[in-house]
Amino acid sequence: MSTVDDLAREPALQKRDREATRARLLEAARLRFAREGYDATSVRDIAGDAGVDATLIFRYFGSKKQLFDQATTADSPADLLAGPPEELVARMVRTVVDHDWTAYGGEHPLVAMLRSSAHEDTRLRIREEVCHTYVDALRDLAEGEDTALRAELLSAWMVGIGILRSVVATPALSEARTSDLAPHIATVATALLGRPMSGNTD
Amino acid sequence: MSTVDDLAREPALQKRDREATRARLLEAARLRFAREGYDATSVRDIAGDAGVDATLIFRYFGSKKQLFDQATTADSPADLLAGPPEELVARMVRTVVDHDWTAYGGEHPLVAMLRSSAHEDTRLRIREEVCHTYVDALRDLAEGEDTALRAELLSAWMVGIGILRSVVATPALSEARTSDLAPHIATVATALLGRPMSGNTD
DNA sequence: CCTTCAAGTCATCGAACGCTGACTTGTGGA
DNA sequence: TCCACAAGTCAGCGTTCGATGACTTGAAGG
Repeated sequence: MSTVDDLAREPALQKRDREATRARLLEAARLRFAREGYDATSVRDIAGDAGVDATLIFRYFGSKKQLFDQATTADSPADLLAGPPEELVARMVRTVVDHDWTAYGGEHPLVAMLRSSAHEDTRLRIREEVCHTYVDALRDLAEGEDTALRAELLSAWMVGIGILRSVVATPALSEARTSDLAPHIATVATALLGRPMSGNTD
Repeated sequence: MSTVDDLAREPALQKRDREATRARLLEAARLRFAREGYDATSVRDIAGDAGVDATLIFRYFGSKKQLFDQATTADSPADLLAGPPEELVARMVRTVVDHDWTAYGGEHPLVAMLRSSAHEDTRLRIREEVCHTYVDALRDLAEGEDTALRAELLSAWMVGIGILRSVVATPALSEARTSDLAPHIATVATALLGRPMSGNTD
């Protein structure tokens, strides 16, 4: 029956805290939506995980759909453009392979959102994210002609890596870290972008 | 008001044909499940598309789940191993890019099934298919060490291409045909497998 | 024509869904 | 101490879901 620790933790335990409850709902929603998809997740599931009444979801977020939108709006990803250009692809692969995405059930948010891609809205948001965050940056880097296609082909590779690691869970890729992939990242990125690329991030 | 044509088509119009009705239900289910995923599809939707009563689904298939399993069990894919080994990757890409998958909503069945990957059963079946049909064949072809990882990386690329073409619908890849991709297929496959590979299929 | 039996329909079940409005409860300020 | 108000709960709405069993319909054989 310690006191200092409990007091220190009290903010987490304290009841009737609107913001804390809202945050717990968001966290539970993020995990459920990522693991099971939009349709297979019920508002009662989420509220149960958060330990509150399901009504609060509608009070705080308006509807299940709006909760989904807020829960799956990615927290600002570390700026991929910061750092040497020749390491861009390695940095991208790192966000898929090494980043801690436990809040999204262990998968990159984009991969998790694919599970809810039956809905057009979700597909639109995935497209925006893939094009703006990945394809555009890669196209700027590519040399020669056909840069759009080659940037998309490289983006496809990284999306595919995310899928095979988590959804499909093939044996070798599931276990791999960025360092294991480094030489292959270098050769594929170099081949597709038409300029020397590194497989390591520093 | 032709007669010969109508007579020729009569088998399609004829009523009270158990096998024909079963086939129509399977076809409608395939399309709905592929486009909208398992959870977003109701048995009433499927029966409506097929123009029959929803009860027949349970009579003919037992349950919604069993209908899903039968509808998404891929029709035997053309044998990928038939043909020159150096064209294997090009043949695989062809099944993703050029093959007519209108029965699955225009996507490769594996990509369509990802939309139902919230359920563990579906994930298991996707894994089986990816590993047995793609990874194994590619690993047998790879030279040197790390063959499993490199085979999976190449599989990831093709899965990613399927995703970006349909679900994400990025501009350049959506329009591309295998012939547009041929040079890139050749370089990436050659780099990852460690042996010369072709981007064309003949 | 009329019986027969499979093919197909209808009415409905219980459970779960998203969502609402009225209610209760805890807490901070007077 | 007590009040006011926000935080949280409760009962239940209308709908849709997968699934069932009793019913109707239509075509083939005698």
